[in-house]
Amino acid sequence: MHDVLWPESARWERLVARFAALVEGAGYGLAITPIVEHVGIFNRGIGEGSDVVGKEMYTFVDRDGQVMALRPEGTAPVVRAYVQHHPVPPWKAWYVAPSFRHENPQHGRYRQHFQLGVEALGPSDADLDVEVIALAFDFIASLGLHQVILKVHSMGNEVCRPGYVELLRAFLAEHRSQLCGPHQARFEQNPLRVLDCKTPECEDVTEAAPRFVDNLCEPCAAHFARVRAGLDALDVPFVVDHRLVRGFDYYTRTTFEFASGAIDAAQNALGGGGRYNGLVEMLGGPPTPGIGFGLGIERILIACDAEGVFATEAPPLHAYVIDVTGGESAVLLTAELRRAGFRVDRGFDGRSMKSQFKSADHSGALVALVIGDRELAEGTVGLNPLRSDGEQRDIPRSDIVDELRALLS
RNA sequence: GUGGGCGUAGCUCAGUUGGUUAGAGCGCCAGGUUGUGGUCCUGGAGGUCGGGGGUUCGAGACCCCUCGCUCACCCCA
Repeated sequence: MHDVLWPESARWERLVARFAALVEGAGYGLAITPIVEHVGIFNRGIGEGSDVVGKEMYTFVDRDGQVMALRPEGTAPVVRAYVQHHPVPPWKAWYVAPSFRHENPQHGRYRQHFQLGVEALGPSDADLDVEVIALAFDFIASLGLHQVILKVHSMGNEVCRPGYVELLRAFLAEHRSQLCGPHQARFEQNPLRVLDCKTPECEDVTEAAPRFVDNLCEPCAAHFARVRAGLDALDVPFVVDHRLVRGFDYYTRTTFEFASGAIDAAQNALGGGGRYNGLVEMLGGPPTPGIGFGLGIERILIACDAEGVFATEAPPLHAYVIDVTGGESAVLLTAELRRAGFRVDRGFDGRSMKSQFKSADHSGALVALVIGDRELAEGTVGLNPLRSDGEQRDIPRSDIVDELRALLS
């Protein structure tokens, strides 16, 4: 858990605004779903055997005795909302929302983190996979990130996956003694997880293991081929990662992940996603294909820092009002300027001219507007350019808005 | 869930084998300049030394417990 304060928070606003503009331009609408859901929403789709469900969910019993969970990811709640409200497909939604995982924090991994994402329900068309992946890629690229690797894979469907899993299980059984310690004991429960293991022992074994892409059924193979062709056509660079096995059970066919090469840490995954053609049914809806992705805002910003792009910059104030005549004039002038659309702050507590000027300087404002006894008597305001060398000028009180507008244009 | 590291002023950190009233730099406030910031000088405010318990004549320091942060493992965003 961590706080995000000004001016870092201004960067978050820009990031989210950019994402919203991009995906809304592709037909996605904002979906706001509750932070808490019945725990079953997550158990059913993500999978009882996954780490997220097994040991990372923030669950609690509410006053009615129901087991609730703070959402650990963004897809399941949006799909639940689809099932509940049955909008007409194709239905495209995007979200920005906090997610929770009860694990020990470290750099780039938080118990509460924010995810940006989209979900598209209805079409099974591979072209939709291409659209979704390209949106995520374009967003990441628009931030200025270059050292990002897009990994794509296909995990087949209910037709071909069981056969492949058995093939892999048999292969791993033959090489059991060469696997890492933990996997020698439990590779049979979920052979796919061994592909994801980063120990040199397991990597040596899986390097020669049968590959999913060689064992896809005909429709899945055709789907994957079209996805790759589409990404090529859009100049979205990617690698096929035969070890890419994402942690949630609901994925079918296309899966993908973005990893930063600029982050020197284990937490280099910026986000990922995939197709989940069975999830809507699992949550009680009609058979409906779907695909989506989630991106971790904190991770993306860490990557931006690492690459020196998308820096924190807070929009400056236009003006800072200094009033040493009691404050009534500042109340009026500040309100008038704000109503005219300017970004304005002011000094309070009747502090000295000198100290209000210091505050004006520290506020970052472009100009100071000074009201002293003389200006008050003459009906003027002193306009002092804080960011350039010009002299302070007296402006008639009634001309201030026009003067500022001309100055800042 | 497992294993390290760290908690002293708003921030970054000193603080000797346990020994007067816990310090510095930066920041903040004020004055120098009775109407002017960004430079300079002077002064000032600000601390239950994360919390609780213990050892001791005496604890910021040593011991135990606890909370928080942090890094790594597992896994993930």
